[in-house]
Amino acid sequence: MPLKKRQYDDACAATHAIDMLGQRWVLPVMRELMLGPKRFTDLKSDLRTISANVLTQRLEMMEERGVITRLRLAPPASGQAYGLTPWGYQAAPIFQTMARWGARSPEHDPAAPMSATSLVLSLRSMVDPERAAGFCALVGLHLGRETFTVDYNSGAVAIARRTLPQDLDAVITADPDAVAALVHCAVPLIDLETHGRMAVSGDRFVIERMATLYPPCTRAQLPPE
Amino acid sequence: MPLKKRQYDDACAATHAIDMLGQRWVLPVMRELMLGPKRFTDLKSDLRTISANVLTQRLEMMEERGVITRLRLAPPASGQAYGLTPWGYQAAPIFQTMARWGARSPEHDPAAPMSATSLVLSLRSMVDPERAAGFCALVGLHLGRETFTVDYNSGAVAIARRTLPQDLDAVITADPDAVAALVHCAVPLIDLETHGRMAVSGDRFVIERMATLYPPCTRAQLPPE
DNA sequence: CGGCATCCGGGAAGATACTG
DNA sequence: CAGTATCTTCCCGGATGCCG
Repeated sequence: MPLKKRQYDDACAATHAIDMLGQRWVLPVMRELMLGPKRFTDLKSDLRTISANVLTQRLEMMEERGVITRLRLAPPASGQAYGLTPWGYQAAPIFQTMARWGARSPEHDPAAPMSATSLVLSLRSMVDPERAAGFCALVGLHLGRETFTVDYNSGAVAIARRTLPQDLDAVITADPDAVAALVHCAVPLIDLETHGRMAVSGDRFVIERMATLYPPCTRAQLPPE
Repeated sequence: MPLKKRQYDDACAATHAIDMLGQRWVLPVMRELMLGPKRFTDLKSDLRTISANVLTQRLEMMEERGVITRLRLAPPASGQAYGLTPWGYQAAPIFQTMARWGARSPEHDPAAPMSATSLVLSLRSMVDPERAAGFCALVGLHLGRETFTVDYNSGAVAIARRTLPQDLDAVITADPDAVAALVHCAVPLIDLETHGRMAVSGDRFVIERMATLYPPCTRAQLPPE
């Protein structure tokens, strides 16, 4: 009957946003779509531990709410895909502020596994503009089945999921975890290479420099017991 | 026993943040503490529909995670209170970006009831810096049992929960909903006064000007069916 | 008053299997 | 590939009662 939805439903816009984003799997789905539309199966495999029924239900609800929209894929690809609406894309600053806050959590583990998309997004959201002020380079990333570009331009960072162009300064081939180890956990590039976790082509110094643009983890201190 | 916690537990800092903030009532509790510590009973009455056992459990968990801390109240007030930790206060930009995004939701209703704290926070997070560029004024708010100050200074907005000082330019006495109607829903001041929903003292023009600093609601369009 | 412990009902999330 | 259907488990919220 009343169909209680367990939402706050008050006029506070922030709690309303959490009504939209706080339900299980909504935020990870939006994250995976931040760099462009994906198909059901790709979403399911990128999220790894979501079950098909929950994904189905969540996509329906997010479409109702206007966060995502169903797209017909242009031939040659068949079938359909899901993409963010303009309003959905406008949630990007939320990811930025949440990532910067969440990285300071005492319980956050930057060495846990992560998806390709979340790694690439972190390259934009976690950069220290001061350290990147004088750095300009176009870097390619080869992460599993997908490729991305990261364009550093005097403090600004532009990211994209696309086929790699010709004019790259350097290319990294690795798992997302290895790139995270390089930039977020200060693991030396040479160590990753000797363990076979990463391969670099092009200007090697660009990658060394890129690894210095991200602040080391400074977790908030828990008060003594 | 595995004790599954229904968290994402991945390295993506944004999803880790939602692990911390997305659980029911966590965000509203943080919101209510953003302008200073409160006691259990005040929290419970400000949140209105939370039950005591859930509030107890949530406060425990938030303390474990380092978001809030238990405080002994200085005499003459007796007992204890709960306040945000430094890391907890650092979540303020999350509220800002979520509020600006949530206000554009097709389902957001700015006329719903809201707490005094969330109204005052919205005066900071929703201001349009361009419109407020040339505006400097110190406004007092009398909302129920609490008083606040709002300090407009050339686009910046500083808010505080405190006893009202002497050098105010104007004072509003009203319910939070009435102030929201004034600034967020473009209800004319005179209408609120004639209906007895608001009383203004001091420089009346300051309040009229203040009402123009906030953009009208522009909701994201839902795609046609 | 200011919490904490326990039981209960309903609903949301997870696992698995299956279908067009 | 793109979802359904079913079953189980877990979490939320309400009520009640206890304790300082």
